[in-house]
Amino acid sequence: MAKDSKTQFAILGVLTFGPQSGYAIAKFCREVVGFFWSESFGRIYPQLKQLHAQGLVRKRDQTGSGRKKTIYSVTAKGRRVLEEWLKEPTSHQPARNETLLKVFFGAEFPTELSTNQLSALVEAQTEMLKVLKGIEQQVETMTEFSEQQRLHFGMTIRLGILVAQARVKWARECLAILKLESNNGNTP
Amino acid sequence: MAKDSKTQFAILGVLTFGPQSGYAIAKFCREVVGFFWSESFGRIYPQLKQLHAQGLVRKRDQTGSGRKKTIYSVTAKGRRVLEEWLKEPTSHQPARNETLLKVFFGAEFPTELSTNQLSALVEAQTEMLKVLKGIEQQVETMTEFSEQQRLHFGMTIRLGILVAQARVKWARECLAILKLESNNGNTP
DNA sequence: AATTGCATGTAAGGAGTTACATGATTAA
DNA sequence: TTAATCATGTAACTCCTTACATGCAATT
Repeated sequence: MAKDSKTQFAILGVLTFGPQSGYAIAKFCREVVGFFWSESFGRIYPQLKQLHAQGLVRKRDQTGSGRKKTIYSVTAKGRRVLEEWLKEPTSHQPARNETLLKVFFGAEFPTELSTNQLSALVEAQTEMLKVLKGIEQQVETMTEFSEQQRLHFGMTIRLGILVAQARVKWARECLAILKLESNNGNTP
Repeated sequence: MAKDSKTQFAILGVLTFGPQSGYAIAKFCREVVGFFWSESFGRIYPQLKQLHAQGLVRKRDQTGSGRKKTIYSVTAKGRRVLEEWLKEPTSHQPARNETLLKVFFGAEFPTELSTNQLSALVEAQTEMLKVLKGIEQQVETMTEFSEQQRLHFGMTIRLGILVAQARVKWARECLAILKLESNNGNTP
């Protein structure tokens, strides 16, 4: 079980930022690393159980005032396991890109189909860019994180920005090329 | 069945480039669109069966000289289904990025762990860049494809190049920042 | 009083990879 | 002759999302 899944490492990693409940781990994934990582409840809770059985996390029931919940923290063993993973080479297998597939097959159909997809991409990535730049500005003020954590968080945001910019640049280039094409080809 | 899977469209799309056997479809996926899409035998053969049952592809047994095989081609109905999909909006949900996760969690560990990951990324993406630029140069000579097909194929390669360049630029930026950090921080 | 958010889990099902199984043809 | 490639499929298994189920606490 869990031969290739990275969920265990995602959980251990989030817990190095501080003890958390399962619910808070999911929230952290969604709100902080959501633009490059996702984890669902359906994986987090069973995985926490397993991590506990392996001695990689510690459980503490919080029964005082407010809601009762189980707070997890990473053990020394858990930290070592996470560190081993951080040392491992990462496979850079390209992910499936649905837009590229559509643009590729667009060769056999009216140009409009491709330009619509490209325009939608420009719009979506421009919006994404706005969001990421907003976060980038706010990183310095996130005092819930340490200096190091802010630095590393900022770096991840930065890649998001550069890639989004590359996509926008690409889509505009393609739109320009396809516009030329249709002007030349459709009225002989 | 097949509620979210794009395999059916990938197959239909490849078949618009010409009639093919299931094996040849897999080969096409691997060799032509492999850097942004993947399909395995385990999905292609069952999906072809289903596409045939739906009347989206046509079967023709080739029993003449050479190996016997089944050649599939896309029907008019199949073309319409593919076109509908090309018109549909594409969700731009960011994929999981393992390197970013490692760099993010690297905040809690020796800087070396992050720099190793970043260096490996530079290396891998530089290599990828070399491959893609090679393909880009060859696109014009691929006479097995039409003018339009070469144009659209070239566009997909172009995004690969721009994104790989963005990643290399990013990783170098990060390496420079982390080098400064360790020079300032480790010897007070 | 009602809604939103916190909190924890399970179950079902889809998507996809990999391994297995089989065999023919072709090139080295 | 032996390895590689062509060719077709199935089975097992993992990963992951989504839906379901439940209930309390805080906010409006």
